[in-house]
Amino acid sequence: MASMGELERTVMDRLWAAGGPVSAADLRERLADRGLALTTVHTVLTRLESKGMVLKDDGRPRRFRPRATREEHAAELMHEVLGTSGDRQAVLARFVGGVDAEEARLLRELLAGG
Amino acid sequence: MASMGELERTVMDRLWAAGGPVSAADLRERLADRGLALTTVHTVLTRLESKGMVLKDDGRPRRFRPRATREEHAAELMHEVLGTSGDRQAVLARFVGGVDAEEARLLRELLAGG
DNA sequence: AGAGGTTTCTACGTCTCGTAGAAATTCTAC
DNA sequence: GTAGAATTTCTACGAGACGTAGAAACCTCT
Repeated sequence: MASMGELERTVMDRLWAAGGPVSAADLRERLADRGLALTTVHTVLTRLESKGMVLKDDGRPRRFRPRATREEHAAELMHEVLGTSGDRQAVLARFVGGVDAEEARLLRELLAGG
Repeated sequence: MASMGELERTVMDRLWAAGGPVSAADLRERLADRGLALTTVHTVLTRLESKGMVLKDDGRPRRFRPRATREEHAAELMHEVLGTSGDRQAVLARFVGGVDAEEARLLRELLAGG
């Protein structure tokens, strides 16, 4: 289920915020507040890559980007969670019981065309 | 977000399967396949307790039970995930895009009375 | 009070993660 | 094409989580 550490999560955030492929050096600047060494950024990117969270191209310097958008990723995670519990329908029932009115309306719309 | 190790997850599974409060010794038997020491079971239960996953009563011997049902827990997790991503509506859209026809029908029903 | 079960305390090995130096590799500017 | 700069990979270490459990303290029942 590919969990992430705190820095890893931050890096994903910045990658998502970047809106396009970025080099390690580039990303390092987007994390300037943390004053990290470039190799640290590299290590984290490499780990995220082996977790399947980021992809890197083969240009030089390499450019990294998230495998999925932030929203895709969240939705995938939600499906994973849904899958871990035997009774999917019961989980769905609880889940929709917890969405607010606005979101319920949105969901109805999204489900209408089927 | 209270992540769990592999044994911790297994223990939660057995607690959920138990359908009621169980003592550590009792639980140990439900995990007989792993041949764990009683203290090990205790340690895990204590850790799960501090993560807020299980509750223990004050009888003697103590009886442990999950704080939430498996389904409640999964639904809560889904809400947490939903919350981690700025654009909740976008996540919901992706999410419902991934449910199968049967589940979509169920969701429509669940949302109908609103 | 003693025996036996229960609960807490302490600990250790392994793994992940934050962090980064050292080494190897690849450019770039002469 | 070679030296210096930038990039990438390799290696490592400390902290914390987790699996695991012995030792010690604590109840409880006879």
